[in-house]
Amino acid sequence: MIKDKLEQLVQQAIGAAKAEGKLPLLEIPPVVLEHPKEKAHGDWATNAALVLAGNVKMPPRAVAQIIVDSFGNTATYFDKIEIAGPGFINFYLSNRWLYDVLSQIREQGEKYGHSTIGAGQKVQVEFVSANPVGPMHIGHGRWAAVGDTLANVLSANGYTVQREFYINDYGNQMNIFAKSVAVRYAQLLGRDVPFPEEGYRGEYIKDIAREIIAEDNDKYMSVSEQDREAIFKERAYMQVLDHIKHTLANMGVVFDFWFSERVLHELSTVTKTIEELREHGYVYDSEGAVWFKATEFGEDKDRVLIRANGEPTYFAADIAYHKNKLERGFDKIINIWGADHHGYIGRMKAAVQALGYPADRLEIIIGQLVNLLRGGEPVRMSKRTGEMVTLDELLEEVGKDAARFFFLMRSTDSQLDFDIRLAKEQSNENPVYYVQYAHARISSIVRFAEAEGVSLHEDVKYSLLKTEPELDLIRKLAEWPEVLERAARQRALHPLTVYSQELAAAFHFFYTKCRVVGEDKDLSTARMSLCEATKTVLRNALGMLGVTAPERM
RNA sequence: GCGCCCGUAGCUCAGUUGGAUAGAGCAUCGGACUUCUAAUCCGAGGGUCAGGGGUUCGAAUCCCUUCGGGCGUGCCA
Repeated sequence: MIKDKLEQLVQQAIGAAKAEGKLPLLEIPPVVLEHPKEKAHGDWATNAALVLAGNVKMPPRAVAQIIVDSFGNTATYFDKIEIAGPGFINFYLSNRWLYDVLSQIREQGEKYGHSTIGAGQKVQVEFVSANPVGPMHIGHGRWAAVGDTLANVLSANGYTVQREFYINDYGNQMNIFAKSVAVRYAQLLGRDVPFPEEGYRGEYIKDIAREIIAEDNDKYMSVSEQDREAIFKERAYMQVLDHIKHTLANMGVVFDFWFSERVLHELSTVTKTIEELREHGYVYDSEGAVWFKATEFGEDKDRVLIRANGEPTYFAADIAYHKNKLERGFDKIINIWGADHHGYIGRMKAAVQALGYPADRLEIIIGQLVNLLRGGEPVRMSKRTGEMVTLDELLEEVGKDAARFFFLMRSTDSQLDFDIRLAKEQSNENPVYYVQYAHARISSIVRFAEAEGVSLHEDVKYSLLKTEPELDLIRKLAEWPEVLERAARQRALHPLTVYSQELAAAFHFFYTKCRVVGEDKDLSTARMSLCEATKTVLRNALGMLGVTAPERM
């Protein structure tokens, strides 16, 4: 990457100046390179001189001059190097450097932009992890998009990634779920049974009950209520889980592993984990319950692991689950949780430490909630009445591409306004189409060019690309590896959507200024290669997001 | 009360972890198709970066504080 090379060069220049005694430094601080906001300030800039100035007690611009003088022969890389403002050093890349980017893209294809910063490291991303008691909601859609794309990004950066879904198929929620189905079943068969206060009221519960009736009629009215609920629990569970998998598949998300919470209980893993923690002195009994000493790790309260009624808490099972994950040898386990779980982070990290692992082995990404809008108006949803827009309905209405792009457009730290009307609008208001359109447009040019006999032979004369729209587009293409690597480092995905829009914009601008297929064969070929490169990178970027890159629109 | 997230253009949001004159999209207004896709492009207006203090060569960014919004603060998950 250009950036690494530049950092190295600046580092060397400072080192040389130091060796010659021009800069009285003990050590060389890390050099920071950045893209100046102003185009007039060059392709890259460093504030190294400003940082060093205080150290060596010299004016920043003088320090900058010394660094620049130590650069040696630079003509092959730069058009010029300037000192500007308070002491910035601005680098103006030579076009040759930019043309190299085009050949790299051509050589590397879909691997262009990939890095090896994660090579040799195993990472697990756990996300969605919904209760299998009903259809997924919009929030799940956000975590699905975020988790899946994060996994894409990490693997593009060399990590070995596993996607995991933790199925919360144990405990009270499941019992209520089973009871809800059983009551609906009885009601549909004409029995006058009251619906439980805390039951799930969604229409889908009735659908499940109807299906059972369609298959087995009133067969289960003859068994005890307890047995009936037990039977329905399994049946409804399987159906809902299937449904969840189906919905996720519609979003383009496929998990490597589905981990059942039940299994932890069935194999006594939960109790064993608690005993292990007890041996290490992190567990005690009080008020009839079993407690975890979260306060040992800076938490404000200790937490219950086993209730006075003998039932383990969700937290206890989650510790056992995390122990299992940690023992599977991941260098990092990443959980994606909704904002409503953020209060849970501290105790989970405490548990990780109690299990003997460093707290940062576990990383938790908190995603803020999604506000659903339609034409600017909030969509009413009520958990109590079961009235809500499901993820299925959303996907049905706006499609996978728009859904994923919208879910990924904002920082996970920010709440997301999802406007259904905007997402399905096929107009300039919709950023998804804007990016996809750039790709379709290029495809169309390529088809036309081929029909006109323009072909991409080996020796493309890149140097014919020298106008601003062309060079700006190449500069944008050159940014992709930086964007992709930073996304992995920061675990932040929205810069990818921002980038895809910027790249599309750079292309559209180029398109209106530069005729691709024309009289001059060499120029046509050179521009064609630029189009192909752009197409490749657009596809790479959209691919990370899980959005399709259409050939036609 | 305490903890986490957020507060930047009329609206929705970026802002590369402290850099140069704070940027996009939408909306508004004005322009551009006989030539490869106008789902596009160009131009214009629009700002007390919620308020106040501090740290330093330099702050939207870091610290303190006030205000406003969301979430959490269970022997729920």
